[in-house]
Amino acid sequence: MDHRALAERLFPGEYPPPEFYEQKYPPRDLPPHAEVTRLAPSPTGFIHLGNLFVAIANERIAHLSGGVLYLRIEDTDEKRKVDGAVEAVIKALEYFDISFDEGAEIGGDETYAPWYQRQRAEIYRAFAKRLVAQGRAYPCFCTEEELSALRERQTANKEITGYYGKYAKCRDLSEEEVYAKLDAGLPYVIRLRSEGDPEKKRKFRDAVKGEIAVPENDQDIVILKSDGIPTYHFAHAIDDHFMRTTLVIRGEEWLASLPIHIELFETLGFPLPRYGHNCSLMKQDGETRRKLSKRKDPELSLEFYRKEGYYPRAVKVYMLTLLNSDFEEWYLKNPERPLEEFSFKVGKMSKSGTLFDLDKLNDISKSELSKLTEEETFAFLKEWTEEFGSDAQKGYFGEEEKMRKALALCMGIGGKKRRKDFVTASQAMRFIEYFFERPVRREPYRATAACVNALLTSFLQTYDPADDAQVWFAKVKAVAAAHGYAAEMKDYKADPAAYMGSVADVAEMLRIAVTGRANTPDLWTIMQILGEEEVRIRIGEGMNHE
RNA sequence: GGCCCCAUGGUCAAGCGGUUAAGACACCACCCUUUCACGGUGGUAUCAUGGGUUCAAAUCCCGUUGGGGUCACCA
Repeated sequence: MDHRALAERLFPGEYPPPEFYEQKYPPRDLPPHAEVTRLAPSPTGFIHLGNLFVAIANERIAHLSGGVLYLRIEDTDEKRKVDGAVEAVIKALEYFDISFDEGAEIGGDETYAPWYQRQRAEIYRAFAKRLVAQGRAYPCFCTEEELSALRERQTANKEITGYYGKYAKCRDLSEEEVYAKLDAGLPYVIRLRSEGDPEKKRKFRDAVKGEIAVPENDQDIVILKSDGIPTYHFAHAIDDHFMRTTLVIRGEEWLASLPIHIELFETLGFPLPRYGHNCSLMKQDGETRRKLSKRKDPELSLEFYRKEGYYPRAVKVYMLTLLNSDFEEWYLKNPERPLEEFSFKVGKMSKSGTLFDLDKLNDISKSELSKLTEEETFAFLKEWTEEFGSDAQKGYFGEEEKMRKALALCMGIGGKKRRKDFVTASQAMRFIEYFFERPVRREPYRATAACVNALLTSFLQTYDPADDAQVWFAKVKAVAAAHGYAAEMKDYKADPAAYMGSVADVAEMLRIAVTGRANTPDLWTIMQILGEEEVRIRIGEGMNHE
């Protein structure tokens, strides 16, 4: 077989030699230990937590080392392309404060452009041609039907599936056969002629897993599809080489294709980048755990966190605690320091699959929210409401003065102690509802209607909005005492049987009457914010509840 | 099923041959308190298993078991 002639037939015309590309995409001029990392999503428009997880690691590694993080779009699969997906990815990551130094739709140093794989077709073809000329790649005319029949046969025989060794029919086609099929205009793909032996294992140093055993590849994988577009594997080798990636941090699910990548880099004559395979995010599903799934788990979608109104930093902090085991301790000690100051280390990344724990995220979210200033809180909630809130909620911001007072109270802003009731913006907005709307439904009173009415009536008789908090509470105690409730908790605890209940129960009734809820922040302040008229109306409504 | 990866409480985990086996989340109890939240104090709970190596093993080695990933003209 004349490989050169075949290459010429398959890829007619002049293609630049490898040296051309080596010069066109020269090694990057960066400090000695700077890492070049990347994110290489396919433009499906769906960006998920796993992407963010890996993105944060890549971003930290690049920027902490004085290197570069770039965005490359793996748009080699036409079927998966969605309009606006790239912008969506950039926007979603921006929300979590991940910024790229260069890449698709971002620009930056144009030396390594373009960042869309479809625009790099010439490079892939140049190297595919070269591989064919070297006899390291060949055209394969097998149809999808033949391939799936082969797979079925292999499965039935309990053999390893795939296109390899004796099953690689087209690898040994005679020159006549090849040209006959070509002349007949049959569609074909270009496959790698693998020289590996999976019985041979080699030791490989993974940046996160440590030393691992990798078998050699023996699959004659497709490198160019029948439409002339490269497969992921081929594009990966060429792009990461010429974009001068130094460290590929990617999900663990890629570990299985590492043998292919190793063979590809080697036959192309490229040095291998370093790899770090990051554990996947798992979810408990009944008895077992599994990878978070797009279909079953809404919390996989980044959009979920925006819709719920998680404070972005909280998600990032949580990801960081999962990513680097010593982050949490550092953060506890340095709650005010910028996250960028934490010295993120690839070696500290976890080897085992991590169960995604919403409880933990929620806890972090509460405390992140509690660190915001009044302005930040207000701005965050307003922004969230404008995008995701109900019309009623949008209206709350029309009464800005009240809104600020309500927030100050409910979140403890300005007080000595911040409250940590809220996980998300949506929760916070729902909670402050009673400042703006009268309760339609009330939590049940824990007393008879007659009792409640009598107590509320007494309260109304003594209620004076001019009272300060102490006087106000003294009056509540007096009302309590007048109806057989203990005015002092100590008295009540000493002898519960002697009373109808305690002042706490009376306060609860008032609280339910005014807000509809049994649990709220300081009631006196709420009444001050609502104003006398509103308080009287609500208590009135609260009385005739049965 | 073949191959690869992984294995410390319910969860995330520290640990790197000698520790009373950290810490955080969750949970429970108590304290603070007019409710809730916050905060404080205390508590329950972990080295999957069997063999080695060693004076000494959560830590090193092998097997077993369990879990996960992957086996496309998808990435």
